[in-house]
Amino acid sequence: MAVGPARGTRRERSRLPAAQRREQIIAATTALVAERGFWGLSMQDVADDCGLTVPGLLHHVGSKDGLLVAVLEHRDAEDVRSLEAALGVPREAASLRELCAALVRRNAAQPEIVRLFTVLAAESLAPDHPAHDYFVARQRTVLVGLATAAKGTCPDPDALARLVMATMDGLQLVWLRDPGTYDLVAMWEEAAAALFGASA
Amino acid sequence: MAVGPARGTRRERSRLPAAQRREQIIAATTALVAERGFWGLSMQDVADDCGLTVPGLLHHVGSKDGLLVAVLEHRDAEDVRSLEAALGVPREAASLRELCAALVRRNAAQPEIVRLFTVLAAESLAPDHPAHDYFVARQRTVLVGLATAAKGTCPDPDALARLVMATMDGLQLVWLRDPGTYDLVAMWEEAAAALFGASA
DNA sequence: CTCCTTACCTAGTACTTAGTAGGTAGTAAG
DNA sequence: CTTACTACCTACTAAGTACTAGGTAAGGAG
Repeated sequence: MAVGPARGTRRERSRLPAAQRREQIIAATTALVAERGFWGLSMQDVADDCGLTVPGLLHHVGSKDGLLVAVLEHRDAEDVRSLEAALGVPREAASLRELCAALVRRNAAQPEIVRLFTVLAAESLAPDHPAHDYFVARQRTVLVGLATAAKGTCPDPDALARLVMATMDGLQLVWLRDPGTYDLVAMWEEAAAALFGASA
Repeated sequence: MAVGPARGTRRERSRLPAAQRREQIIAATTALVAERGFWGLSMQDVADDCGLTVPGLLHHVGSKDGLLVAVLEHRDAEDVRSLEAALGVPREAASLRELCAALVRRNAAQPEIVRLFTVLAAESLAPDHPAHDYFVARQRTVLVGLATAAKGTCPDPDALARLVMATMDGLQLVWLRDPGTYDLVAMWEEAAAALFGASA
């Protein structure tokens, strides 16, 4: 889990270029937030995992909130990039069913990231959570995106979008709670059959 | 939000019988955990909301973990009681569809409790979370209960149970994120139509 | 009224938290 | 080699963390 040496181990600390250090910080933070949530996250733990001191860490991210922002921005950029690559077409051109299948496949391959979002999404329901606005906005844009993809293929695209989103998030919870037992992709296929009709 | 006077306000503190104080503590904790999660919960905040000092609070619950246990046990007892009352029959006798409808109606009426479970369910994905085992066990028993109710009415009761659970949890997230915009009961009815077939 | 249980307090421990001020040393450009 | 930059440090503050030891006083039982 640790990305660098622990605080105790007195290994000479390496000096990294800012971009590279930032990447390392984001990786460590992602893991820790997935484990503890943002309220349970400590700068000290992140710093330890990176082989830094806390002020050294603050030099890069400014504050604890800045740390969270960095992680979320990074994930967003990454997501758009990788999703378009997986689909092979700009995501507006894909059907809802293809879009979902691609999303689920990607998520199934990176449980840690999914957990980060699951934990943070729940925690940020509180209006004063630093990621609250981010997740409200995210939900809206995702729903719009899904509804757009559904348009024409069903009577009520908005309702279907909500259902699809809810089902995906819910299945991820079931899956993460008992990762050995369940298969996310298989569960989604069952769900898709119910949501989109049994037709291929 | 505060159930009692704040720490600053020097009002004479009332002495309550243990059972009553416990109830108050559980109510305050429920609200705070829903807001901050367990990692973000502080004994001081709970104590303040109850008009107690921290050691006064610890006298009743023993430790921070004890506090969480008290809340979860209380909720479980309450849930079973109220669900059987709402159904009018022991819950083994109800159909899956009725069971779900009753659950959703109840949840729609107490968003704060739903948020408590949503936040805690996500946070407790981490294996060392004090409520981890509780939520793993809970998921299993709920899935078994749902599958039992589904038995005979569909080809794969286990799969349907997972889908139903995922959809309910997911819809609650959508709902809680934007409570003014969405109607949980209406969304569930759309979902039920897709999951159980359009038949009444 | 007295005794005794118990709800709750004060005081203090040992530790962690985010964040600041100001300095040092590695590195790259000129 | 020198200058400028910057990644990162030590040392510190002020506050919050869960929790303990031991005492006080309220309320009911006798």
